[in-house]
Amino acid sequence: MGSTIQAIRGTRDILPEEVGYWQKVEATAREILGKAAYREIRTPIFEQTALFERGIGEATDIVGKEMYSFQDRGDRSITLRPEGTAGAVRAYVENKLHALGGVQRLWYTGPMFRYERPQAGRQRQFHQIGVEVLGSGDPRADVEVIAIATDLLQSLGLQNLHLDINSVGDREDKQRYRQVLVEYLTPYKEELDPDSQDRLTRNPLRILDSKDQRTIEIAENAPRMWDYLSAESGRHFAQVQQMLTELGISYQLNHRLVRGLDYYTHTAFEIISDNLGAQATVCGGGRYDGLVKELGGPDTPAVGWAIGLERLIVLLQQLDTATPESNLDFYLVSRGTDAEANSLILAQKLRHAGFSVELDLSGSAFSKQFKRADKSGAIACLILGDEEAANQTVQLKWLASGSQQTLTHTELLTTASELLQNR
RNA sequence: GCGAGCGUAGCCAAGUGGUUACGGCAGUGGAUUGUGGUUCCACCAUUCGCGGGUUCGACUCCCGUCGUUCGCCCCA
Repeated sequence: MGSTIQAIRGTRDILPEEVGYWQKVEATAREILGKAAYREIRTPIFEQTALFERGIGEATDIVGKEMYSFQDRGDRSITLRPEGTAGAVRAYVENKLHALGGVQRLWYTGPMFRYERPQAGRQRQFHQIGVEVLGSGDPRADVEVIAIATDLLQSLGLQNLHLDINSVGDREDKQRYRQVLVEYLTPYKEELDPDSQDRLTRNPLRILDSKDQRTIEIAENAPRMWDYLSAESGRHFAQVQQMLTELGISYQLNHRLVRGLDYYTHTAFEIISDNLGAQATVCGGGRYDGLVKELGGPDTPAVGWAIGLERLIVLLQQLDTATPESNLDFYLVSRGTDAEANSLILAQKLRHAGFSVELDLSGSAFSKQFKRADKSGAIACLILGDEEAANQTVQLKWLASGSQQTLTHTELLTTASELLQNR
């Protein structure tokens, strides 16, 4: 219909049928993160545009062409957050969480917004769960966050995932390597794909993860980033690898892994699924030692990741793990003025006593109400009619066997849990 | 932002220029006015995403538009 209002392009409804998957992911994440002493933080969904420009980097595509920005009524430039790290770090600085001393372990979940063409595994409003460890430069922090991510994905039963890691070193290493790379690539300039030719001056590191076949061949033989790390950066990277191995977390080195956000330093990693389409990165993250200072806080090392929930849900649905079935105890059918009035009271009493009860509101023939009782998945059906209303009883019918018994309301309330157990 | 495919009911779908749009699932009502899961019957698109054009005639052909899917860019 042309006149009905539809959801905005790139947004979608998560209907009750699907929401069980989301709850499962959130519950699993809460448990795993809680055990590792991460604390939840909730930050606003929109921020000053300047936060993202400064935090993510003006040259990145996210800031350049993907932000949902607008002027508010006070003529301030506002942006719907395209990712979670900038807001979390802003909150860390603004609320002086660094003053608490030690390491702050934070996690968040919620919607993010990027103005992109929707496709498989990519929406304009999408959801992430993310973690940030602020205040530790120890390679153990890098490995801890990676281990938590793999734990989470594993607990959800996901398979065919692989972990790629790389190190982009510190700021100086990055600069040095950038020069080496440009020197290597310049002779091949004409053979690179048009996008990469463009990036040669703007953002040469990104050429490494081009999808163009010829560019890939050229990039494959490029000097390796990790051969140009300082002694200290190299040691950090080696320690990360060693600890991953000690933890039994398998990974592959990928010198072409370059993440799109400017703030990454040292470790960069992605967890990629073989069971998704072109947008196959389920989890991406790394170290960002310069960001807290960049956003006005003390010089604070940090590392984190974000998991894309839509992609995760697609994978969970592929596993065909049936969504949790109805856990309804009673389906209450009623017919007749007194009985219908009683039905509401009885339903309420049962719920207060801890049972789940669905009340049939249709007032239609008993046979129709029974059909719905059957479909509801309830364990038993409770029947209130004129007869029951007259003598304050209720019929209890077991839907699986069809057997039926008469009870007073009080009897039902006092023996229901026993009955349900012994059915 | 670029390229390609698709749009017939809540879902799956046949029809591919000739007049009242095949069918299935789901749903609703009834057979059965107090008893479900089976069965049977009936109902369920004045209309084929929307707008315009071609034609005596358009769901069917053309253009536009919106949505959607897949890919690119980029990323979770």
